This record gives sequence, C-alpha cells and structure tokens, in this order.
Amino acid sequence: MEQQAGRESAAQSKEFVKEITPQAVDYSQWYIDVILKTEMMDYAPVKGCMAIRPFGFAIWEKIQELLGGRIKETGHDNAYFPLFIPQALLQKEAEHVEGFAPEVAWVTRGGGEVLAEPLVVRPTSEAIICDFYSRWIQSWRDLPVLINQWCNVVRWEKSTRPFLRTSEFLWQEGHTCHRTEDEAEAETLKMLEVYREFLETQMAIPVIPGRKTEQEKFAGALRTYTVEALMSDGRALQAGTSHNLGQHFAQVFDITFMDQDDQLKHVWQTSWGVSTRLIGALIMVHGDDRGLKLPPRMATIQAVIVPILSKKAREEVLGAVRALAEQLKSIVRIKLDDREEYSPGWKYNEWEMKGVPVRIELGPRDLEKNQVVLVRRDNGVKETVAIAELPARLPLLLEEMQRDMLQSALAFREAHTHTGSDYRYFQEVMENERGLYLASWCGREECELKAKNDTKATIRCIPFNIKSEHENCLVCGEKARETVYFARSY
RNA sequence: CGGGGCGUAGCGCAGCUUGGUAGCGCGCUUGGUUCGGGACCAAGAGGCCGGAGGUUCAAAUCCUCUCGCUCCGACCA
Repeated sequence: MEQQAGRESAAQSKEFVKEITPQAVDYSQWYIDVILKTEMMDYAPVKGCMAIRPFGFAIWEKIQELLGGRIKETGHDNAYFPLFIPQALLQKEAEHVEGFAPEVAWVTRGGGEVLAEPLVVRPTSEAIICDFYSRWIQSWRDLPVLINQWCNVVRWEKSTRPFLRTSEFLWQEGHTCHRTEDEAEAETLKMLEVYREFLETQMAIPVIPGRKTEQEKFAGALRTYTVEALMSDGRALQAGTSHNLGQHFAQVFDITFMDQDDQLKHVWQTSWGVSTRLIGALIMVHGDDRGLKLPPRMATIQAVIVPILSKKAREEVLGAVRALAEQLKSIVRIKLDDREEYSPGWKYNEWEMKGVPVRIELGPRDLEKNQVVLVRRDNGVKETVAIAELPARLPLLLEEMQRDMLQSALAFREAHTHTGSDYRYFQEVMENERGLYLASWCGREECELKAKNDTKATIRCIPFNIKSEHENCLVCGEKARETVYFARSY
C-alpha cells in the first residue's frame, strides 16, 4: 500500500512535467521545472551558483521575518562578521579545518598583488567569530554572548542542486558563548526546538529532532543536533542544525573569562543555522503536479482575486473586485489580478503554479448573487461564499489549510516510514521507495558505514524519545544501543 | 577524478547516416475577435548551427583539436 502511494506521487510529478516540458521525465526535472517556471531562481555563470529571483527571495524574506523574529524573541541580537578569513584562523581547530578544507574557496590575489597570506571565503563563521569573541569576553559578567548573523557562505561542492546544495548560499548562523556546559547544552536544544516549531507551524514541514552520530556531526563540535525532514521523493533532508561546540573552539581561540570563583575558564559554545535550503524543502515537501503549494503563513500572496470579464459586465465586475480587494487587504495578504491581457484560465494555472493558497473567482454570475467562488490550492476544493461572509471566512480557511498541509505532509511521512530488523528488507526499501527506516543500531561506526555502502542510506539522526521495538542492531544483529532513522539524503 | 549524454532562435528540439547555404513547437511583436480551466485568426521579428583548424566548388552535416554544460559514481547545510 505504501508503495502504491509512492508510485502515485511519482506519476503525478511526471504529468506536471509533461505539461510544462514534454521531454523531461524524472522527479529531479520536476523540481527544476518548478523553480524555473515560477521564476524563483536562475543559474549563474559560475557553476553551482544561482541568482535568487524576487519570487524565490520573497520566501527567504518570510523566513527572515518569522524565524528571525523568534531568534530575537529568544534573546539573540543580530550582528555581522567578515566574509574573508585569514587562513591561519581557519586552521586553528584541527577537526574543523579538516572538515572544511576540501570545499573552501581561496582568495590569493588582491589589488593586483599576490597576498602574503591567502584568505578563505567563509564556509561558516566559527573561526572568525571566535577570534572576535576572544577579545570581547573577559569576565563572567560578559556572558552569555548571544549573537546571530544573516549572511552568505561559500562551499565549493562537487555536485550541486539549486537551493538544496549550491556553492554559495544564504543562511542564518547563531554563535553563542556560555559559562557552563549545561547552559550551552540547554541553548543548543532550545534553538533546535525553535527550528522544529518554526518548520512545523509556519512552513507546515514535519521534522524529526534528534542527535547526529559521530560520523555525521559538525566538524569541531562536541554534539550535533538536527531536524530532519522527508521530501516527497523519499529522501531525507537536514533542515536545520544546532551544535554544542563544547570547549574545542574556546581552547584553540583562547576564549576565556574570569569566573565568580576567581578561576580563569574557557567558555562553552554553541552554533546553529538554517539556510536557503529551506526554500528547496518547502518546494519538495508540498509541491505537486501543478507546481508549488505555499502554506498560508509563508505565502506573500495568500489569496488572489481573478475577475471573469466579459464585454457586457466588464465595468461592474471590475468595480466589484476592486472594492473587494480594498476591503480584504487589511485581513489577508491579497492580490487583485485584473490584467486584461490574460484569460481567466491562464491566470488559474499561473497562480496555482506559484502556489497561492486561495483563489477568489468573481464573474457576472457571482455578481448577480453577491457571492464569490473560493478555490483551495492544496486540495482543489471549491466553495461558494457570500461576499459579506468573506472577511470572516477567509482567515479561517487559511488556518484550516495551514493545518491540513502539515497533516498531509505528516501522513506522507508516516506512510513512508518503515521499521524492522530484517537487513534484506531494509536494503529493498532503500533501493525502491526509500523513505525513513527506523531501526536499532549497535552504535559502531562499522555498521553505519556498511549500511551506507550497501544502500547509500545514512543515519539521519538518533531521535529523542523514540524507541525501536527491536533489540538487535539492524546491520550486525548484535545487542543494540541506539534507535536511529536511516534514509538516503540530499 | 572515472563512465555515459548533449551544445542549432529566449526556451524545448528536428535536420547530420547519404555535404547544396536552416526548420518545428512554445514564447515574443502588431492588428482584430474573445474571456466561468493555459482562447482563436491573420501578419511579422528573431540564428557566425559552442569555438578553432582542416577536407571540398560547397560544411550545421565529414575529419582533428578545443571549450562548455549535464547525468551517474567518491564528499556535503
């Protein structure tokens, strides 16, 4: 049954693809079609880079507004740190440099001269920020330091994919310093929870919070936590991360403070981030054969009014929709599409492709009865509503849709989550329909790597509060120590 | 970096086997009729056939070299 569902959604994707580009056939082409057709982005002259066009950037701005708001509410201030990092700084933390070395971009010349010390373009800002922190922090009174920055970073990846993995991407990175280990751990988990809450309530993307394995953790971290989401093609995506950095960076960057007990101590640090990858997740989780679906809270345009203009009733209909737009603009984010050079059918397709949650149709027939037709983007359901009812009905409808979209994404994830101790079955699942696989694990890297070799699936996370029913490791069959989710990932 | 595929109009492609001076769909422009699920008719505009060299009376087409893109494998938010 679950396989059925998988096939169905793949077939739907193919149909959409046929409609907009007859020659394309697979899911990844569907994804590319959606982002190009909706004018979210365009490829750049440099491989792996892209321009984010206004329609795509509007989603990022929503993330900045809603998530950025939460980051501030939780006590963090925004700041900005330099793009260039002296090579020596990056090299201070051994694991860190080793983790990022293959993918850093170097600047070797400046002002026409060869630089005495090459610079790296930040792949992440721990090194440069720690350098500042070591001077900013002297006393326990300076703690905690709770800073966030919105910026771009560069990672020279071997294979790229728009939004999900680009050579340059925009993100938000929080960098905090604390007096104690407990405080740092609490901060790490608090921000993970901020991400979980944001993804589920605003983006309608259900996620699994958990801890990364040693193999998968951030280079230089003590512990890495993650929120993992399942895309509609059965692959998992790390939607956000939060790291407890321990004292590794504090030690090499010499970030110390005089504590109340008269002892010189190293700070305990955290860092956490989400990126423009979330835009990709939004598309892949909710999109269908007609294009994009935006959850109402993320939509810049929540409802679009499409007038049906005929020769006889043109003026009356235009008058009515203009009045309606004026009346509704303080209630929902509304757009009146009164362009006369496009037919109504063309506009329906256009706005459906762009994912606008609700379409409001108003034509001569409706005008006579003082009503409009509402059409939901998520499930296509139409309803007729009296114009007088609209100010009350519309916000309720949007909230219903917000809930329904989360529910249907959740139902999809549940339908595509498998479990069991049969390794052969695990291999079959990962080969065919993919999805998540909940299993027990002995905790040895050897088994983790064997699974990866056999199936390309990695341990996405060790979830909180979820226990497998099986006592033995999926891979080796020995006594298990952890419950984990396996999946192929982006 | 190893293996495949592709460069022809803004986009997607045909033409190449068997050389004869470039075509289709979408889009674009203009005019008209339309508008309750991507409207129709008519008239247009737009191409050093990725680049360089060679063979030939003649090259998108054959040969050599080159550049770029893309998919699959090793790394990653």
